[in-house]
Amino acid sequence: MEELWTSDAALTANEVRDRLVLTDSDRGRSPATTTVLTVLSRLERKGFVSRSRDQRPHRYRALLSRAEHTAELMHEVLDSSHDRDGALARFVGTVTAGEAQTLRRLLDELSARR
Amino acid sequence: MEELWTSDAALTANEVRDRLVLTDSDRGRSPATTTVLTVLSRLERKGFVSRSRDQRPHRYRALLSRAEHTAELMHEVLDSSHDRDGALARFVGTVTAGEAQTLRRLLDELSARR
DNA sequence: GGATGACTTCTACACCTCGTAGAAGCCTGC
DNA sequence: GCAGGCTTCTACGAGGTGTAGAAGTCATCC
Repeated sequence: MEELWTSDAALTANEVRDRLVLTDSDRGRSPATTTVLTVLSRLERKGFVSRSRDQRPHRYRALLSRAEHTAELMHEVLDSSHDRDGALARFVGTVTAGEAQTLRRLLDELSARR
Repeated sequence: MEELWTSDAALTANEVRDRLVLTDSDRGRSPATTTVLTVLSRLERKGFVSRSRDQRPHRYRALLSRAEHTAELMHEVLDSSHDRDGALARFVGTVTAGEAQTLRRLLDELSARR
């Protein structure tokens, strides 16, 4: 659904639809424009997307980048846990070596910044 | 739904129901036993729960602890990201100081173990 | 050896989200 | 003032979830 936002920013419904044609796995199919609009409206209601109503073909923009959204979701999951540290431990414990390294680097940058 | 597994392990449907009475936010209410059984069956179908059919009151046991389940979910979210490192970066960037410390410790333990 | 009661399965309903889109309404430029 | 593009309204089906009654199964006790 939100795969719409692999694209970058500020599109009209029709532009989104056109991109979907190229992206979709089953070639040749593209959803109706109204479908896209419905989805965009629902995303707006949920606060994932903003729209500028002043211009006539309304322009939609993702409020969070894909990565931010993912991070947000991870936090939500973690928050639902009641045992954050335990969950974090399990998480780190099942991370690949490469990711462990990435995490370490990120933590270093973080502490440097603070 | 799975809040059933705040409890520890290997319960019968009736035991689960009894615990729910005590845990639930709206006191006094308890679901019917059949409700619990339905939920447990569905959880079993989805592989979240195992059941021993040999004893007559079947006993149900969580396959993953709460923390493990959370970690699993976090990995799923991360896997859906297409930009794991970017998502990880955002995640770490929005973590509390305490959690950053926890993460660091966990990573140290991890590398010590490997 | 059949009745009894506990336990389980089957079936169902209501409600939600999501993907999809037709029908109808709105608005702006010609 | 209206044609055509854009948006909103409404709707349907599929799938998940919370809830539970009805019906089936099974061990046990008399």
